[in-house]
Amino acid sequence: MDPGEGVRHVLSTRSGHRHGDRPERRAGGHQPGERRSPSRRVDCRHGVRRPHTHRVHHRGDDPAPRRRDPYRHPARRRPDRPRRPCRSRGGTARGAHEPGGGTVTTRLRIAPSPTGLLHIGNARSALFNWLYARHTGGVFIVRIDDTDTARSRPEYEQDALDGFRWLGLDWDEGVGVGGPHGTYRQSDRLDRYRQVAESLLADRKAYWCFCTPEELEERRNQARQEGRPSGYDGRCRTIPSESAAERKAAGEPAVLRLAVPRPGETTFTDVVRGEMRFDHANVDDFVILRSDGSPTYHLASTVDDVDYEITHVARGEDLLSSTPKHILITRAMGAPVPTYAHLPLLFGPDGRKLSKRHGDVSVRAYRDAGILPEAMFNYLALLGWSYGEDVTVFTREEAIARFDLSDVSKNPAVFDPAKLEWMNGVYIRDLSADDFADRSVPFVERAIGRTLTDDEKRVFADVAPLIQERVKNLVEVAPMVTFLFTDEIEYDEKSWRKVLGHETAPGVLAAAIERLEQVDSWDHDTIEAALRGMLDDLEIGARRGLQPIRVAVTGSSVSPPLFESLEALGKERTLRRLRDVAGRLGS
RNA sequence: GGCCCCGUCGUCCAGCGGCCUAGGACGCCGGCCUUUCAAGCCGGUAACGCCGGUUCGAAUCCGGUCGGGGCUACCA
Repeated sequence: MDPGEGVRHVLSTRSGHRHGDRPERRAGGHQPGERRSPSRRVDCRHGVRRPHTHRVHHRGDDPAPRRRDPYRHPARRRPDRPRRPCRSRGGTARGAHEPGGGTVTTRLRIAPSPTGLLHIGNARSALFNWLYARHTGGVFIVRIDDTDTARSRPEYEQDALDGFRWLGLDWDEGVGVGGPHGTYRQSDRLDRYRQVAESLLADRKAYWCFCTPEELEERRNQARQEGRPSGYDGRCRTIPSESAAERKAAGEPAVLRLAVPRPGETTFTDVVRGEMRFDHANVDDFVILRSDGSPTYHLASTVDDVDYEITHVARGEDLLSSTPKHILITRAMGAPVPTYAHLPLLFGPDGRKLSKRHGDVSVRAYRDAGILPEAMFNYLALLGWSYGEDVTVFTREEAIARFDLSDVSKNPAVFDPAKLEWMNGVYIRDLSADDFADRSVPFVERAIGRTLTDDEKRVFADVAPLIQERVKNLVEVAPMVTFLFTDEIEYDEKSWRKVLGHETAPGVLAAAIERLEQVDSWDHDTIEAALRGMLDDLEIGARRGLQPIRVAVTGSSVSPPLFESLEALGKERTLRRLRDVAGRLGS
């Protein structure tokens, strides 16, 4: 049973809650009828800020001076644009329009590699791409980067798609939904990559390399020792193409490498990092086709970006130093270079790139742990971006309205599960009682190992509001209500010892049984009145007088409020448990 | 080793030369409330890495330094 499946349908039902700014809460909290616009609670002065100076694009000596400016995408050139009443900031990242007035649709993509469960870092990248696409009214595409045939698995592809859907990131083109570019799966496009590679070879922009791995490693070590760049040294570049072709035809193993122009450099403007400049002395002639004829990531990914007319590439900063390679391929194909935005990496608590060794780093794990998709969405949006001063909790729509790639932070962000949990609690408490109950049932059923009967579901729905304000995630629900759905109570050893072990416990239990037997109308008010009367008679405090009942009935000193719990349990079962425990204490 | 990126509370963000005795959120600590646990409310803790420079004035600009991270594969 997969609890995650049970909660998915509610994704689209949440249209607008709002909270997070305390003044409003104090002033009366939510006002359901009123849809507050983000601009009303966030200061508008940001809108008049000048653009970052480092965003200014000045054309360096790009290695392709003949063409006037064929590589920059029109979508990013807009120097000024109609101002919205309130925008977060200036910046050049947005731009669904070109100066002439024509409209260029932004096209962004996420390209998960199905070699493992969807990683939180990838989910965050997907989220940012999605936000920007939605903000600009553009197109969001999901493609599958499965050129690593050895590690790619269909179930991981499914997991990624499930994860995106769960987060509410819908896509307009791509795997599952189709579009004008085939299957959007790289393993289906091998011919296309080979074709590009061949034309690169024909244009002398790529060449065969016959160096063996051993030779490469030796020379790499050598270069490293001498303090030179350790990339490929270009040895095979001088092999005459005819003889290279002959050797290749004769069956000699070879990889195809891109002939990086030398000397030269590649410059580009990164939306989050500003002006970037890479001397080709540090960009080696990298492999684009493996010896088995398959494309490398650099080739396949870039060809896809070109073919799918991607206008903005927002991805992790770990790809920043590969960007010149991608630009080089793009230019070699004669295509316009997209706008790049390199997002800060997500770190684990140890300050290193978030990875499996940090524990749960898959979206799936958090989903199974009872994290709400809207909470994950909100939390992820905060990693490297902020809605605005003093606002932490916001809706999807509010995020879309405000998001801009140029506002993304440059600093790596530590993923903090504690804050996610807090935020999840906020969203849980904001759910309607029914919604909360519906989403929780699968988790309860998973915990007790069976489905709930309709009667039990009704009982659960009655107590659910009491649980709702006490949990930070949905897996915490089950332990608080299992006492309702089983008569084989497992008593918490510590609770038993501390509470029932106290000398006053037997007397309290006996008195409680006596009182409760008299209760005809089994509702929490009447129960409370009866037990309060008992407290008075015994001249005992609530702590000493009520806790024994709680432990006896629920098995733990931690439970939902007592009187409501007894009501939900029913008179018979309550008394049975009290008598049972009283008997055990007596013997 | 080489190249590149980054440096504000423990953590995530705000800050765009004077509004900063640096703001918010999580966490943590204390208090209130209270039938347990939560929630809620109130209060507190805690940061501009360092050194120079520019400037009347720098967290904000520049340089250096130190520190952290990424890349450096026929992985993506």
